[in-house]
Amino acid sequence: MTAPSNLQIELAVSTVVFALRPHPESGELTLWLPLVRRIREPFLGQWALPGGPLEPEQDLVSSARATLLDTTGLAPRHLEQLYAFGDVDRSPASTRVVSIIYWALVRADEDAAAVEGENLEWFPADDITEEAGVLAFDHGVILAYALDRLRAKVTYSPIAHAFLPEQFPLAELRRVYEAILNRALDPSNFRRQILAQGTVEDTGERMTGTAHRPPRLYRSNPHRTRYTLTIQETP
Amino acid sequence: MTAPSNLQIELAVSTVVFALRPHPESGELTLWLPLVRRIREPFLGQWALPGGPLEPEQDLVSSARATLLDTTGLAPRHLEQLYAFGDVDRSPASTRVVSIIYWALVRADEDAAAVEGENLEWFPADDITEEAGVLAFDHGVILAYALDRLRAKVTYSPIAHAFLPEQFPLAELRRVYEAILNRALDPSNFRRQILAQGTVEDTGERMTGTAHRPPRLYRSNPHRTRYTLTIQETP
DNA sequence: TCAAAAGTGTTGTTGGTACACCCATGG
DNA sequence: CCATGGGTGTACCAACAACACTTTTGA
Repeated sequence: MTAPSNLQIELAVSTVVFALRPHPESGELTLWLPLVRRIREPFLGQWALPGGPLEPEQDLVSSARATLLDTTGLAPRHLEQLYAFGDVDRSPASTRVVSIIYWALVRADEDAAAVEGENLEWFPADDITEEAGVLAFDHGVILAYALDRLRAKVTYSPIAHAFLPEQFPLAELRRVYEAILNRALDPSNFRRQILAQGTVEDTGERMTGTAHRPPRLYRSNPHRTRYTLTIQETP
Repeated sequence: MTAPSNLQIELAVSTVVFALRPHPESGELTLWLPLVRRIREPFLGQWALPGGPLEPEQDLVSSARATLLDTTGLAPRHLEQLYAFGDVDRSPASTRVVSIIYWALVRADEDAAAVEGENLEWFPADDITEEAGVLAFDHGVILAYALDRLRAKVTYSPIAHAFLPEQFPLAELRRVYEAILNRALDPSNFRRQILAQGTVEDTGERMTGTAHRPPRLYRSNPHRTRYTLTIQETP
C-alpha cells in the first residue's frame, strides 16, 4: 500500500455458486454448481468457475454479482468472500492472474431464474471430476476448499438459512443441513437444537396442502449469529 | 479469469502482526502489533499496517513475508490470509488499491528479533486509537476485523499454539488464551479441556528452575485441528 | 381409518463448571 | 517449612442422543 509500480498482474473475481437440487440418481438433495466452458486458451474446452476481470470502477462484490447475473442469470442474496488465490504459477499463460474468490448460496426461489447453455452447465458438487473432468487453472483446488469451508461453517453459523426463502418449515431447514453435510439428522433433536439457538422465529403461520399435519412456518432471525451446533447422526 | 484488460488497479499485500507482550500499565500479557508511519501522501504522518505492492514474480505469502522482514525484522512461522479489501473508494488517491491482508502470529522466541524505529512502532492492540490515533486508509476497520477473527478462531482451532515455542508448559498456553480473550480461565479445567482435545502431546520433559513444582512440557500436535473449546471464565 | 410427517416427553450419558485438595519445588 | 503454582478428584448441572409416543392432516 505504498509506492506504485507497473504491474503485469491481472485481477479477477470468480465465484463458487452453490444451489441445492435433487441428485439425478438418488433423488436426494445435494449441492450443485454452475461451471463455464473455456472458449480460449489456456485450458480451452475445460470447465472453470464463472468470473471475470475486475473493472477499475467496480467493487469486488459488485464484480462478482455482475458476472454472475451475466453468465448464470442468477442474483443470489448471499455472496461472501472466500479467499484470494495468487500463486505465480497458477496460470500457464504469460500474464499473471490473482483471483479473488467469492461464494454464493442460491435460495430455492432464486434458483428458478438459473439458465443453462452450451457453455454453462450445472454439476453435482461431489462428482465434479467424473462429470466435468479436471477443472481449468487451480479451480479444482478452489472448489474443494469452498466445499470444506461450507461444511465447516454450517455448524457454527446460520448460513444454511441462505438456501431457503423468506418462510420455511423446519423440515426444509433440516433437509438443507442434510444435503450439505451429506448425512441424515434426527428430526426431533434437530428441531430442538435449532429452536434453542434462536436463529429462527415462528411466523405464526402454517404450511397447507401437505398430506400430513401442517408444519409451522419459520423465518430466520437476523440477530444471533455464531453458535455451536452439535449435529448428530441418525442410523 | 478471462479476457485481459488494462487495469489501473494496484495490488498490495499488508499484514496484521500480532505478538504477545506485557501491557505497559497492568503488566498483563496482551496483544501488540507494529505499525508503520506513512512518509508520503495520502495519510502522511498517520500509522498504517506494514505492507507493500505485490511484485509480479512474488507469491502472495512471499510478499507478506518479505515486507515483514524488511520493516519489522520478523520472520514469523504463522502467516495466514485474512481477507481482501478492495472497495473503489478506500484510498483517496487517484490510483485504486486492492489490498490482500494477512495476519501473522509471532512466537515468543521469534519476537526477540523485533526492531523499532522512528517510523515503526509497536502498540497494544486494544488501545490503538488512544495511542496511534486514526489509522491510514481503512486500516482501522481491518484491524478490528482481524482482532475479531482471532478471538473467534482461538475457540475452534489451535492457533494459540502459534504464539509459543516448540515446547511449553500448559500454564503458558493458558496465558496465551487469557491474553487473546482478555479474561481469566480456570487452570484446572483449562488443562483438562486442552488435554481432551489432543492438540498437545506430552514431551516427557519438565521445566526446571521454577520456584514451585516443575511443570510438564508439551509440544503441539500437528494433527487434530478444529474442535470446540468451551472456554469458561473464572470469577 | 391409515399413512406420513409434525411435534412432545423422557431417560441415560457426556461433558463442562466450581472448587476443594494434594504435590513438588526453591528459598 | 512455607509460599507458589502444578496437577487431581469430585459433585453438581446443563446439554445432547436415542427413541417411544402423541398429534394432525390428506387420501
